[in-house]
Amino acid sequence: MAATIKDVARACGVHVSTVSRTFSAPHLVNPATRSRVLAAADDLGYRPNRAARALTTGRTFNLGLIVADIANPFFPPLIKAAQAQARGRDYHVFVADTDEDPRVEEELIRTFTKQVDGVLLCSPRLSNRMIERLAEDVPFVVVNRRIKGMPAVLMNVAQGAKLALEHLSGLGHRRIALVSGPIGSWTSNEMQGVAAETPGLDLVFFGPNQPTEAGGLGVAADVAACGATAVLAYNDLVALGLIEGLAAMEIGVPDQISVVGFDDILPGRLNRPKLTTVAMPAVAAGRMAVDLLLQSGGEGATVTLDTALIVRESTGRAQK
Amino acid sequence: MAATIKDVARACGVHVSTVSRTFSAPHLVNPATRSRVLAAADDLGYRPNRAARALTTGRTFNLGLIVADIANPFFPPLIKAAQAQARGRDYHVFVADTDEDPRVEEELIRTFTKQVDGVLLCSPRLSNRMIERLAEDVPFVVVNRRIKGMPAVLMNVAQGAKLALEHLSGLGHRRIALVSGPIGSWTSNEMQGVAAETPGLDLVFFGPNQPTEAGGLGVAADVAACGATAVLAYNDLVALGLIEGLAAMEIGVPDQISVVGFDDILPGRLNRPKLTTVAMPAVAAGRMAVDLLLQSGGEGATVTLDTALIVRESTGRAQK
DNA sequence: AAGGTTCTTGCAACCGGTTGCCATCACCCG
DNA sequence: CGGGTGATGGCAACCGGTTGCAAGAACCTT
Repeated sequence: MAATIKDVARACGVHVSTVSRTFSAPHLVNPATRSRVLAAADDLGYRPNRAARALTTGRTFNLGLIVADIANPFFPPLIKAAQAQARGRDYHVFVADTDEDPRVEEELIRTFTKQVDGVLLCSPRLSNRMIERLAEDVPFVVVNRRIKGMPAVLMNVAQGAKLALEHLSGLGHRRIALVSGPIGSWTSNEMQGVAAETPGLDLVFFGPNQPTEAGGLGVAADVAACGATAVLAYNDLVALGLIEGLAAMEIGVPDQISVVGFDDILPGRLNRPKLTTVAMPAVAAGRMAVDLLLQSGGEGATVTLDTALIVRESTGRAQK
Repeated sequence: MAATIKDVARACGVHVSTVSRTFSAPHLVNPATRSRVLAAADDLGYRPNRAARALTTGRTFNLGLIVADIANPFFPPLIKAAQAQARGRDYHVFVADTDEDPRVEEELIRTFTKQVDGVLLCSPRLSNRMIERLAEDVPFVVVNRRIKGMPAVLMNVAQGAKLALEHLSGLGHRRIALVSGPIGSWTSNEMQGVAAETPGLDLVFFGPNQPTEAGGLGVAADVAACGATAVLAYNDLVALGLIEGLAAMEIGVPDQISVVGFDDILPGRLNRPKLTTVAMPAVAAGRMAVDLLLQSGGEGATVTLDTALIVRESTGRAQK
């Protein structure tokens, strides 16, 4: 059994409160006593039980981070940035994956309640109403979702979509397919909103889709059939799946169809053709989200980060 | 403030112990009372505080999962399998990333102690001695490492390496480069061991390397210069980086050099050329690790899972 | 030397639950 | 009608810490 505070107290003949103070308020205990306690603690391999401590102090020094799909290469940089930032503030980050299932998402949030000091909710699939309700039990920072009065880190998807559409129309594309993501995705809505407002385009919507290669593969045939010469995909994974699907039908990218993705994930950079994409500031977002959560006071501060279009090889001039 | 058990007890005029039993031993409380309690609890939005409960019961119904690098596509399938398996047993999984740093790994394990019922340690970088010491504080299952008396899930790397080497030598390759991974990696040692024991090969070792694209890119020039016609890479990420690096030097794969990876991650399947690789049973490993951890009794059971060679496009006949 | 400070440490309540033990009570049986 | 039985729920100790309060000791003042 692991040593408890009592064992240490007994071992050096002081009261448990003295041991407790040795760790959480060292200046309140006599240097001589302190070193005796430390020696005994070290000897027994004592580590304060964080769960017990949290019970009285109300602080765990843990943060929760919830993502829809840990297999999506978009998240790891964000997660790592959040972890690094948290570590600098003596916090640890626990990550959990919802498998794109809102019910799992809710359950995970409930599980995190009281075990972490706050939750980073990335690209949630829950409804705003539900998130607001859950926010009564544990502080949130939401990433990629705007909810009134709740601290959020947003990526400027609208701006990115605008850049992508301008790029495509500059290449002579008029009929453009919009391959959206899952239901409940704020990003998806933003993209569609911008596209709909851009004049001079002939848009075809496809959705909802899984935000994965499978999703892209699944719509490839429809996209090919609709006569669009360019595609704006929900994210890079979808774009890659789409390109794969088009290749299977002997449709060349970018020769016959241009494809733009979102996120700028690593596989997109390694793919042939290298993917043209809207880069999301995932690292900055992870860092910022942790800051917002910790400095808190947390009054609904909203941070919006800019995106950038990265032109590579999957887009080209429209065919006549 | 979130409602506590006392609030519920007061709200329906019973003792806290009755409320407690309503949730953790319903058959011990009168149906009429029970429904009164449930109604009050529902009304107040009461949820048992899991940290407090853990304090008395000693069980959290959480598992910790530690990986060296969450950005490595090898891990997500394992993580997801573990989560799914755990969920089926009413457990939740918290994931943490060590950034390949043994010190962070140790700290994370310490943090997990008492906050989870057990830890899945995947591809650890800590020394065996240290892992054994830490195992006194929290139950472990180790993945990809053999430690005496400790439950482990191993993937048969030796067998996979053997298959890969046979494949290469069957294609006429004799001088083969071995690009290893980081220090402290059991997998790396296994690979080298098998290679060294295989007769008739002319081996060149390169290592240690980061287990990422960057690692592969970094050794590309050395590999090209060493005169090998084939490479066995520590993992797919390294293999992909290597191919990228070779491409930059106008060295074709598989025309001039054949490359075999390990893991069978998604980007390897999308890459051109599609990667020949040794598939690791990540999903089975995740599931199995959770089973071992939970069914426990945990006496050092060791499970070894088979690997398989998947021949795709990155290997070909040796050049004369 | 009396009275006031400042340190140091023990005491005990508390955080939010769980659980063994016991008292009560209704019900059943002979 | 007395005693046995099982169901029900309160009491209080406990899990492993934290912290406000107060007592005692040491030190300082005048």
